[in-house]
Amino acid sequence: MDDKARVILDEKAKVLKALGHPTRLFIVEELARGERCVCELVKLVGADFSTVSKHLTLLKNAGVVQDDKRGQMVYYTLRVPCILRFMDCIESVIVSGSCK
Amino acid sequence: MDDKARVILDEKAKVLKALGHPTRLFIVEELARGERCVCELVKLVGADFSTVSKHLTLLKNAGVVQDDKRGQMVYYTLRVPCILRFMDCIESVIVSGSCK
DNA sequence: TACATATTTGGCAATATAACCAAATAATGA
DNA sequence: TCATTATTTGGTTATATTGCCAAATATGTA
Repeated sequence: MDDKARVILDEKAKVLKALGHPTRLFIVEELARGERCVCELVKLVGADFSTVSKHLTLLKNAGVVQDDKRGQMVYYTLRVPCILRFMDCIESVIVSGSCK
Repeated sequence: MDDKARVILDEKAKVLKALGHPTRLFIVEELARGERCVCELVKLVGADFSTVSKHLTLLKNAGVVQDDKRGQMVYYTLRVPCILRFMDCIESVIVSGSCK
């Protein structure tokens, strides 16, 4: 494997790893319904403000979400909606273990 | 969130987490080309036999691959090919940050 | 049986993650 | 300016992950 392929592999793994945590996956699925400020996500997740903020930073660094500060609030949106189409496949893994 | 939704969320995160490691992602992409025995994967990955074996066990527990022992060799196959279609999307995250 | 090969398992050390609290920063309104 | 709200950052601790080595297990062959 050459350097370039290695970098791409690492980047892809980074995205998947970012999605591979229940709280972060929950956030992504919630953002699929529209933009949310951090305070809304904190309420929904039920964890500390700092915890949610760090999860969002990680998702942002992986390229999954983007933020937009308006006033005192920071709104997050899903940057790559195609990720959601993946979820049907992932669910098929846990339900039947097979997919088309 | 109710109990059932929580379990599903955890399971989905588990699958994504399993894919979220460069070596395991490499293995998955290699298995996409056909079944491979552990020894072949060891050569390709370039890590210890035990290391590769543990990655495979983790992928199996997540439901991503399945194994088939024939003689002394254990052959692994991808259980959910739809995962591969996801990769285009993941690549679009790292390239442009957007996808259809 | 003895030996070689393929694989898994157990154990350990290094590193990475996750969650909380407290403090820092930034924007708003009195 | 001062206080309040929203968010991030730093620090700490507990837990989880990763990778290697050595040992155990299983199968095939002489």
